[in-house]
Amino acid sequence: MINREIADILYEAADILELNEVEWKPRAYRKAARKIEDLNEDISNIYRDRGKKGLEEIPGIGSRIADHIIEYLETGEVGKFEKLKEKSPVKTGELVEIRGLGPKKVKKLVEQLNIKTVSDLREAVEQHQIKNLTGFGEKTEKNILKSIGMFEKSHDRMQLGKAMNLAEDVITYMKEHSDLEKIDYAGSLRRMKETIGDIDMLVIASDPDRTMNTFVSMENVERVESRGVTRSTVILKGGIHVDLRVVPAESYGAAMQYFTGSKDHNIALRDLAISKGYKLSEYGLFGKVSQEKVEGESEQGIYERLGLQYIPPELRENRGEVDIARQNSLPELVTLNDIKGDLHIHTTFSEGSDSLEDVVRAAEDMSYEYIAITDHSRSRRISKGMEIEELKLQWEEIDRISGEYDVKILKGAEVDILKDGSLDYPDEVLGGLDIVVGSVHSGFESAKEEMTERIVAALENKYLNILGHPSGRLIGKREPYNADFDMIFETVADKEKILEINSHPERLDLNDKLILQAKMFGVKFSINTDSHSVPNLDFMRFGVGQARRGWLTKDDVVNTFSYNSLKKMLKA
DNA sequence: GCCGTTTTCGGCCCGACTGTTTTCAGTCG
Repeated sequence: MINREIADILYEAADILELNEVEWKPRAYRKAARKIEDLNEDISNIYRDRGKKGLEEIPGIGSRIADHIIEYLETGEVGKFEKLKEKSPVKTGELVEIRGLGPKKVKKLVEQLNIKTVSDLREAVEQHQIKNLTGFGEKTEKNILKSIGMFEKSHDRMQLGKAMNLAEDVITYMKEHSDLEKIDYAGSLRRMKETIGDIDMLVIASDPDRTMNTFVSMENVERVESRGVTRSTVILKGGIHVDLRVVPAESYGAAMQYFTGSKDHNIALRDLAISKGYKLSEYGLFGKVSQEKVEGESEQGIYERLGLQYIPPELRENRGEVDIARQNSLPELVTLNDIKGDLHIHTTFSEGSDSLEDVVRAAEDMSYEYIAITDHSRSRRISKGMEIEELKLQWEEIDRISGEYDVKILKGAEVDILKDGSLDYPDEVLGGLDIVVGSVHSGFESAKEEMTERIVAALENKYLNILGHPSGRLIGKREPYNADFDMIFETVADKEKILEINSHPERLDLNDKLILQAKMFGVKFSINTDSHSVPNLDFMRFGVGQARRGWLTKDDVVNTFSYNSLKKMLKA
């Protein structure tokens, strides 16, 4: 989608301007970029239908930025920004992604040590060059080294949400421009892994040659790595590899199985095939002696022939799923359809960008039975956390519109868990809420014992219902808190609290492994989006994906319950 | 560069934290 490209250009321009100590403009650009990211509609359609006026109606976009967008839509670049990039001494994008480095420090590094890339930076750190610069020191050097490690680890992979958008754009494009019988994504994307390396796609095509032409000439292709009749690889703008394979219909199931992986799962499956006198490949399941194909068209059929229950892609990590499928005892995993509501949503009352009523309307469109409005509590000034009076105004607003919609609205809040483990509103206020999500938003570097005690103390508060983003990690940016998660999960079970599975693509917290670990304690979960805008409500599917990777069933997840059962549970 | 029933000019989320300093700059959320 072109929205993504334009947002990225504005972010980049903001970074460069900030380096040059231009004031306020960077903020304006970023605000506009954020709005464009959150748009429901393709921005080129807005321009086509309503012209410059339409663009200017988007908050944060005025006459100048609208002009830049129009220039980009018409020519594919923005002259002003191109010049800016030329004049800028440094590829900022990379360096400002390093945690601990902002524009000021980057500027110093560029000017004094001629550091332009992360690998330059690594070299300088290893030679202890930077600790001597004013403003830097021993600890900064150590922290930067740690951040470089995280950057490098995550850099060649992208977040699930971004990969999914790209894959779906490719599918839409290919369906529109080529005569296809079938097209699907496979690989780690189909397994809903939290980060994705390459995107793998399979098609059945009547005219493979034409299909490949369409694929390699898509508008967002930056480079064609290889172009064949059965397989092509392109690199999209932004550096993402997409692989397309043309597969005959009679092998489609086998190919989907093979290319979905994981590698370890496939090895386990091939072993099983051999033990049953078969050979399994991406072309099908063959009799070892007869060499005859016994299955290939259907993925389901392959599992059946091997004497297995169908194993959903999210479970294919060789974590015991093959044995359990053989015993016919795989859990019936929770699905997106089971979800009856979203219990962590922000609105304009705090840092959300859509109004309470817009959110409610969207939830109604999604046929949710209920939602919880959970804006930030007062300590969180940066996110416009609500003072008690504002919270009460929100309650009035909820009461006012409740009658007008079918969806039930729970009065909630995302309440900070303060340093000492207490919650950010007094009990009498918490008592007036239908649901309380408690989250840690500060002091991420605390020692293990301190963090564990803080969270356990919060869980002992009778008004807390859900522990929000329980590990606090940000994918590729921040490690989980140092805490004793066994003890936390045990307390959650003991106090009958709920663990959140935060669906935001940069969090996915709890992750699959911690979900599995927590499930052992018999706890309940809630899959929430932590939405900051209406389009964010769609993140739900990523959270459901992680829940499935953690082997959860409908019964494990409280927001599959009916409104009445949920209410009963929250009161108890 | 954007925005306005507190403004068409003068504001723009701002407090906590860290590590550097020796009273504060830079970064984060």
